Amino acid sequence: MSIEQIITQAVLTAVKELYGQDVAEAQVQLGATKKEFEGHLTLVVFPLLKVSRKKPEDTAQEIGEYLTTHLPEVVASYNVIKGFLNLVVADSCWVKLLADIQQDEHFGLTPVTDDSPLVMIEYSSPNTNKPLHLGHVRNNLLGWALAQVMQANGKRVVKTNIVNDRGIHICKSMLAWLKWGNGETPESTGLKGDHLIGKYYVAFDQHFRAERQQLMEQFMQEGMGEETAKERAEKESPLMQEARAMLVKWEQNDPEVRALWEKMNNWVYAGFDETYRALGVGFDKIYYESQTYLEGKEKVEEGLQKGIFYRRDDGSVWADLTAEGLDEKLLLRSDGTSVYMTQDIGTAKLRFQDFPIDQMIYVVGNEQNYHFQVLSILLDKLGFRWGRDLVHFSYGMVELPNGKMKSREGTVVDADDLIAKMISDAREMSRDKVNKLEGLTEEEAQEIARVVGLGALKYFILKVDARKNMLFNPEESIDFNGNTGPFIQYTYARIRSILRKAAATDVYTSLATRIDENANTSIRVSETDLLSEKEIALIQQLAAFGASVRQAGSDYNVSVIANYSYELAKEFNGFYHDFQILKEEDEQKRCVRLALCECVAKVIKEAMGLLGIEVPERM
RNA sequence: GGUUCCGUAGCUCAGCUGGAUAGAGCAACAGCCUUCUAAGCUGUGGGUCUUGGGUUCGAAUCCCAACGGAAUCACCA
Repeated sequence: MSIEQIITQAVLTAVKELYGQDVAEAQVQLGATKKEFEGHLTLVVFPLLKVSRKKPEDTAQEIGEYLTTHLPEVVASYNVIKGFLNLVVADSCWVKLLADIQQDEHFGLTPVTDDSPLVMIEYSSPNTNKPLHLGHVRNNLLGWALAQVMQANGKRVVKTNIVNDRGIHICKSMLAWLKWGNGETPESTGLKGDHLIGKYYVAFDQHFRAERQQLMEQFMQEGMGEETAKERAEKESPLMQEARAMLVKWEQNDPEVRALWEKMNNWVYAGFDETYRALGVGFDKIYYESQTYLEGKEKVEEGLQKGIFYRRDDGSVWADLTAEGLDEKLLLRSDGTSVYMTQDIGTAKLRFQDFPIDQMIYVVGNEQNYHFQVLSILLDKLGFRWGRDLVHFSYGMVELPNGKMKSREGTVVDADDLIAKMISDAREMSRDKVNKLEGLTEEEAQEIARVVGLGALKYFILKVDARKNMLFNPEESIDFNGNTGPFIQYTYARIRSILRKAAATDVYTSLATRIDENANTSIRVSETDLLSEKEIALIQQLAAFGASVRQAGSDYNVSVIANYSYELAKEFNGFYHDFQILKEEDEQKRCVRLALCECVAKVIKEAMGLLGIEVPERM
């Protein structure tokens, strides 16, 4: 039982004995004491006044009295300020808690077993017509971190990716490449495959716009209004018609089109893989839309037969969701082809065939909130048991100082460029430091720069609440000081440095082995000068890790972990500044402080790992 | 217009399952390296928590309304 649990139970019995009434456990509000007050844990007595029928101060006084007499080994003393009962917890409790944390290899984590619920997390889900940008980076980092957090909460996790590999957008790139590509390949140009394809997607767009403009002007000269002229120009543009014809050929399995499609998609995949590897993300199972969209059609037909959907005169298939307060939703076009929703239904079907999914989480931008609201209802109607409770992990957009990223206006922040810049910035940064990387090879220094640069980028993105739109200013480089990834990594590297020295000088033994009261080297847990308030605060912060992991899991909020890590590192740095560790002459204090170091390092590494951020041994 | 989300310091963000005097970082200013890594530590200034009501012993937090911003409401994905 934790210290909080022990005290909570004691408060319950105290209330019963003092006031003769039972009170719900939720009424016992016990939290960490604010820094400016004396004590470690604070009981808010206001909720208990109804039972005590006394003034807040008196109630607090009585409960405080009760706790110190009945739990002397836990509650050493207390003070009352207004309706707040501040409790001072005995040092021995803290030392034991620290020893427990040190011994627990999976501290703060819930183990995963074969019976654990299976959660499938879909994230990334790119189109294969252009390279990944900052928006995808946010998606990938959130998806990966969420998967780690779920696993830390005792869930079996399957990470999945649905690749949007078919459709008019790929045909555009293919067509442009045929027309103006001169047979270019990633090898011949030295370009990453996804960048090469992106180049032709842009080329298509440029040519198409020029063509449309020309047609539009022509139509307007013929007396057509601007809107209709634009619409007609779009429809009649030869380029667009060619692209559509190509899509039809693709659907008809035209061997030439299919071969080109496969070749170019493979270039893109090779490029994506490189970016995924650089970001440190990956998948257990990848689905391709080209393989799932037909499944969706079947499922819709099935729903049609069951009377869940209906067919209009023109042949199109719809779901009527007006009873759910939504509109009617198209599921199959009048020509029988599938739409986005159909494909997601098909993908769901295949996934459920492949895995016994208990819960499905889709990491997709908030622009698709409506889509997932509808998808949830449709999957439920179609009988997927996890449909109703599917989670749309809806995250906000990354905005630039002057608005959204637009690929047409060339304002996208390319993922590969950004990663490279972060790493080179980190390398530059360490060059400015004196003797930091003394004795390391250039490769080792570069590896540290990679870890730190990516740490800065990942933390920058993950520390903000995923739901919110976030701002990225390309003019200002991402910080390495303050509330940043490198700050936390630095704290870790510092601790590791101490622990290396401790191991070398052999002054170090684990706390738990010394807590045995009978050993003659035992820690004098009963004495009061062993721990300072700062060290106790640090132990409390460490102990809170599990709660943060659980909160992050139940709220689907990974930023909780980032904020926790920062608080812990900050707390440690204060301690590090004020206290000597290796040079502490009192052997028992030194032992406790080394245990603190070890635990903080362990928890930082674990917490950062949940975010997908590595920690360096030196920096 | 309907629906959903957001509005906290000059800037970027925490805090939101109601609790004490609303916190960090950046930027600005002033200090701290003969001492375990100064990517650190300490201090100063900076707030009508968008506004107005309501619930409550107590509201940045919950409810209602207004204002401001974003997304979405396609036979696009």
